[in-house]
Amino acid sequence: MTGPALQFDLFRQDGQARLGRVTTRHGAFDTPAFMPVGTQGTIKGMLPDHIAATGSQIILGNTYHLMLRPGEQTVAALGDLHRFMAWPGPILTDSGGFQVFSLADINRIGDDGVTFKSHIDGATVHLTPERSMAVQNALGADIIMAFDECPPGTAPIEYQQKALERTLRWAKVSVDSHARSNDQSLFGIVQGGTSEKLRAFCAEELIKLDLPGYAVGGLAVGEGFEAMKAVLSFTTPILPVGKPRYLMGVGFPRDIVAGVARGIDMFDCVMPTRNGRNAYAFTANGAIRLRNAQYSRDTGPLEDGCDCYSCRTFTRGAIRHFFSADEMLGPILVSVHNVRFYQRLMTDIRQAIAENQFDEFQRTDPRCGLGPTERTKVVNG
RNA sequence: GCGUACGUGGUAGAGCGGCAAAUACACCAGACUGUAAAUCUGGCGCCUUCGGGCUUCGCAGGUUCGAGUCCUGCCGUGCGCA
Repeated sequence: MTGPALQFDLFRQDGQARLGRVTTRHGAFDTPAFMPVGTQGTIKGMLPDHIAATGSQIILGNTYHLMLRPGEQTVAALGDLHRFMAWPGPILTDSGGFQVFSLADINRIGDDGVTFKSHIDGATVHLTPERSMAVQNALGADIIMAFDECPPGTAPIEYQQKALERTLRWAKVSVDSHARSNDQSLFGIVQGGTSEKLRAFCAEELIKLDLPGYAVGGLAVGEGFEAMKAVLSFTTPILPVGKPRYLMGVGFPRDIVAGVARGIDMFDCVMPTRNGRNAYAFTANGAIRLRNAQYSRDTGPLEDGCDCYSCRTFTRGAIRHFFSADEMLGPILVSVHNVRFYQRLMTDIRQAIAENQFDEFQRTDPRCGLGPTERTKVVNG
């Protein structure tokens, strides 16, 4: 056990890539794992059955959003977040720390916490590590995150250092105010921008807290792909081998593969669901944008060979029509496909590691190159 | 037949004489990385070396430095009266 409520079994390693399994009070998930994001207590557009059918084993919820609405006490009164989301498997809640960064225009960051204006009703909200822990304890997710600050990748190093100092202070407060360590596992978050020195310092300080798992935060926030890989290359080797490592908020298939290659075990990203809602379908040959006129009479599935419900059932042309007509089935079907696409990628990554073929996989699988500007390859003109 | 109102870009619909012409929709394309996103951005007469150039508001004339906007006639449509 890496903690009272978490077990991490590391089965094998292929280079830096790791094959393992994390077991929580609500079940286990295989690593490397991809976790779909359900910010407001729902993975937008997907029924729990859909989510399970994609092969997802653990999902996310968000402290900031659920705290504001419906309020963590309401979720607790309805059972807990598992019951609320109708998801009996493992759940991870983010601490609200990311909102410190992404809602930066409406907040004030102090040493004890952050002051927001609620995006719902404008009320002033004070979020501190204590409050984040209280909310996450009430929600009852299996893995909870320390309250951190996630500055933009372009922030100057002086600011990165300040943010990191706050993050470390808040991590200690988080540990001290975590009231359910027997059934919820608190992960720390390594910050420090692109500075090796700051990252190493942050990681070492967090390791002293002997947490059940560690996350790398503050990546994929504008620093660039090469910088992200560099940060991972010097950060993950510092982290304890026997504990799961989580790269927060990442990312494109390309980014996930690069993370696995550098020893990351867990990923989450809104991309498959958000892009799915916006008519962007992932395929091994690149993205297809279903609103494009070229698909209006396309009789094929979203992706050839995909086993998801959408691909087994609907043509591209029909799905394009659903988007044109503003029918909800469009976003639903592409979200289902995209999450399945991500989970197939994870399954294949795990298999490659199991067979000691991860290098080969990285070199030859076209999905490993799918990043921000990938386009559909035009076949036959 | 007489009277009257009206004819604007794919559609609907603005437009005190100085506009390639509001706005919306439609259409075309793009973005999206711990979700204030089923959202947002750009394009949408033609051409362009992206500076600009050219042609437009039913048709034909006219007034004016200048007309989608004013005048005359014609064509078409709605309404009223016969």
